[in-house]
Amino acid sequence: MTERVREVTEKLDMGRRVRLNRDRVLRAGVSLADEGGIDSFSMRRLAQELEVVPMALYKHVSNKEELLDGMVEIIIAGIDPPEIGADWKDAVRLRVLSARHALQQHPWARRAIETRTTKTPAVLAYMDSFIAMFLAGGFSTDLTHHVMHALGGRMWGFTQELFDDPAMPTAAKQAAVPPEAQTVMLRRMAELYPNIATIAASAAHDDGSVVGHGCDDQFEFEFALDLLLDGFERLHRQGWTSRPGQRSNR
Amino acid sequence: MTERVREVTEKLDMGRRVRLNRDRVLRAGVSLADEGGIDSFSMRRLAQELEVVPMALYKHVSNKEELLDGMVEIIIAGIDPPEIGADWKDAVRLRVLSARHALQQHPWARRAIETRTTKTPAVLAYMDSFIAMFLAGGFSTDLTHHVMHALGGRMWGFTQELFDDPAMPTAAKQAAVPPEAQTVMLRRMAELYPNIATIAASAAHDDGSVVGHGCDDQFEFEFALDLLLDGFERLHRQGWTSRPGQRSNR
DNA sequence: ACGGTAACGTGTACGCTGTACTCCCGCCAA
DNA sequence: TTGGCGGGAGTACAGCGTACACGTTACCGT
Repeated sequence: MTERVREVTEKLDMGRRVRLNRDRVLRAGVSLADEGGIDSFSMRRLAQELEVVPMALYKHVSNKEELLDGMVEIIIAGIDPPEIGADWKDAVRLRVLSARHALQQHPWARRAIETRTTKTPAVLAYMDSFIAMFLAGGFSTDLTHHVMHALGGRMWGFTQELFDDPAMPTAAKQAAVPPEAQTVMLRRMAELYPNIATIAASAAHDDGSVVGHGCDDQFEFEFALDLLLDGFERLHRQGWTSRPGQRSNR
Repeated sequence: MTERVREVTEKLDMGRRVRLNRDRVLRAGVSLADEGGIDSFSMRRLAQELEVVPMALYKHVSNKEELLDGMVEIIIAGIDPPEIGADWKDAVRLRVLSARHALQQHPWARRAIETRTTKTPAVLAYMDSFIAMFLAGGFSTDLTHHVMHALGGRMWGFTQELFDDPAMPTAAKQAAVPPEAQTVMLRRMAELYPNIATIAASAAHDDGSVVGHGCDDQFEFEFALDLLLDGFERLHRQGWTSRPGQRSNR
């Protein structure tokens, strides 16, 4: 009897149940991660939050990895667009700080981004507009390339080996994809992210290979390191101090 | 019957079985992570590798977290000590590159270090000797402090919010630990890692609090960011290029 | 208004994870 | 020889991600 009543109630509930959709799933994911941290974030918990059975999520998201991708995309989409008309330095500075701010609202996002390997559209768009700021500032593609590496994680508030292969699939993946589909992909990438394409092309030209085969990590690392060390030296020589007086770097 | 035979064989095996110990567990952990990556690294797999039942590991390691701590310690211990008598810049440079090299041998170590929160002795020792290089180079404690933050992850090959609280437990932890034990801890820390203590003391003095209550993350972040941006600007102005010609930063 | 159909949600199950608890074997000191 | 005890074995549990098969719902063209 009680059984019966419950059954009927459920049916009614089902009638007025709000449909699930990708967006709802993603947003619920973000807020669940916000309050519980990334460690206790599980498909099952998220399902519970949405008052739905775990497997229902899989109709809107192909797996947990892809769910996290989507959640990260939401965060990145929340980063302010570049200031227009500003000096490159100010523009970059503001943008980085905006990114930092956005990520600080979602403590889990840092680790999530770090562990993510796939470059989602939002990430690519972000990088693309970032590159645009340097190019607009008159930077050569060459310098822009290395500068992007050096900035690396500062873009997000931390470092990672950013875009090892900005556009190109790995050799393994290449084997699995028909070549004409590949060139189509490349063309679309070039349309969507023209600046990334520019940099990639320039880098590829540099080392003589046709397809950018990744960057010289060691070089990029030392480039950034030396930049910092030189900066340290300069500050040291001029007796820099953090106390109220004038900050000489800026 | 077959049962019997197996049982006897097992007994014999047990007789000549090499005893487990913390070191063997840790080293086996490192090599298992080396070959299989960190994702497929599990207590059960490690136990299997050591031909031992999973729970046996827990006699030598209190949990997986602590096991990873130990594994990281091994890697860090493998970083070359600072060059003695060298210019600070060369010394730092070499050390950083040595760290990078050490971590590249163990691809899993990066993420492992990033996710680790506890500062183990090896980490503290590493940081301490790092600070020593700057101080020996004549850097003020103030500058050294900020420079360490700026170097941040480059020390390992990536960034993280390094030593938010270099020595001090958080307020929550403080509550759980008797005060006299705390001061003892502090004294031991000061003995073992004198340079860290110096920096911590200086930073604490700076903002007027008695116990260093963490650093101004925002300031540190902008400090490093501006250092990079200034560097970019300089390179840009002098028409830097990565091609064969002279590298002007170095 | 109705019936077909595709999208959506459910139930069940599997193999994996980390680890708590209990027990007992085999080694070492006395 | 014996007694103790420490380190490994066995069993168990809750939680994880997700494959697969099965109902149910919502919508659309007639």
